[in-house]
Amino acid sequence: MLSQQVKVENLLESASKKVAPRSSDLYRVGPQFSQTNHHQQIYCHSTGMDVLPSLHARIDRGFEVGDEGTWIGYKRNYFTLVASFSLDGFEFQRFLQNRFYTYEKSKTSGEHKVDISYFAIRLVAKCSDDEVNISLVQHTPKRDKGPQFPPPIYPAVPGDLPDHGTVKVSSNKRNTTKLDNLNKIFYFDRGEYYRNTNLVKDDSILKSYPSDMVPRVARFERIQFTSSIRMRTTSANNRFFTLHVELLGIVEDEDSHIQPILLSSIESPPLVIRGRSPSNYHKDKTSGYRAMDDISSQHLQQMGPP
DNA sequence: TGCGACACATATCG
DNA sequence: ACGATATGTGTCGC
Repeated sequence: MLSQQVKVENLLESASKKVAPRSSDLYRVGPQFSQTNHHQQIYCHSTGMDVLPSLHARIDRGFEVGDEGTWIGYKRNYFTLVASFSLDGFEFQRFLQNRFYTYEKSKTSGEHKVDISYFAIRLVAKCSDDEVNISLVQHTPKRDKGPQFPPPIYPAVPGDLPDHGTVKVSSNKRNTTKLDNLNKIFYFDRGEYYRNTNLVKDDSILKSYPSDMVPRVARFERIQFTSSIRMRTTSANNRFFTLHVELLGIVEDEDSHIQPILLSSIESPPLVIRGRSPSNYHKDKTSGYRAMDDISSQHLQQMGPP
């Protein structure tokens, strides 16, 4: 209708203007991640068969595609990423009834068999030149008024990635009814599971997870590259960064210290991070970096019935 | 030149 | 409907 038409036109106009800080338009699907790379094999405890994991991740905020198909983020702005994993042939119930092990590279001799206490998902960034790790930081909703953390490592059970719209509506919710519903999507409640199944003795991997609310999906929100990253090698040459999502097996070493083992990973294509230089702002970004049909479909979805 | 701190503005949440 | 909140970005000053 008319109001729709007006909104679409406003959006098109805004493509070359400042972006409002709470605009839901800031939620955009980012670049696709690679296929899963495998670093250490996983074995099923009961059968001894090896198990193939798959990682899934999506960027939901903070990156836009530039003129040459390069993906661009802003150093000063947040990005959001969700990640989950699955084990090939292990639907959820079967996963819950098993334990898994892998092999740890020992300092002295060869490899050592180790039990996986639980799986976990980690987000790391690298500079694509060298393989040097670049630190990421996470803010609370209070931003400057609150503390900064490294992004958490999420203990996780297998799960499906929620779609983009779900991640978008999940942001900044405090309403308990809404939170309860979102928690059902993002977490598995071990306590509830034990109550419902009347389980007394549990020899599965589930028992060794560190808490009752176990993420099905690792949700990284309010993430930024550390303020000290250098984004250019020379004044003309951008550096590229990549985001990596890692599946970890958390094991206990000889001294029963907890230790992560990298099992598999996926990575983003090269990303350009624009810094604070004024040349990166006020720019006329009209060269079609927003697809027209994308805009209209998003708004039809968002506005709903009269 | 780039960074920490603070400021302003504005859509969303409850 | 309206106050509080979250967050892109403008700016000052080192």
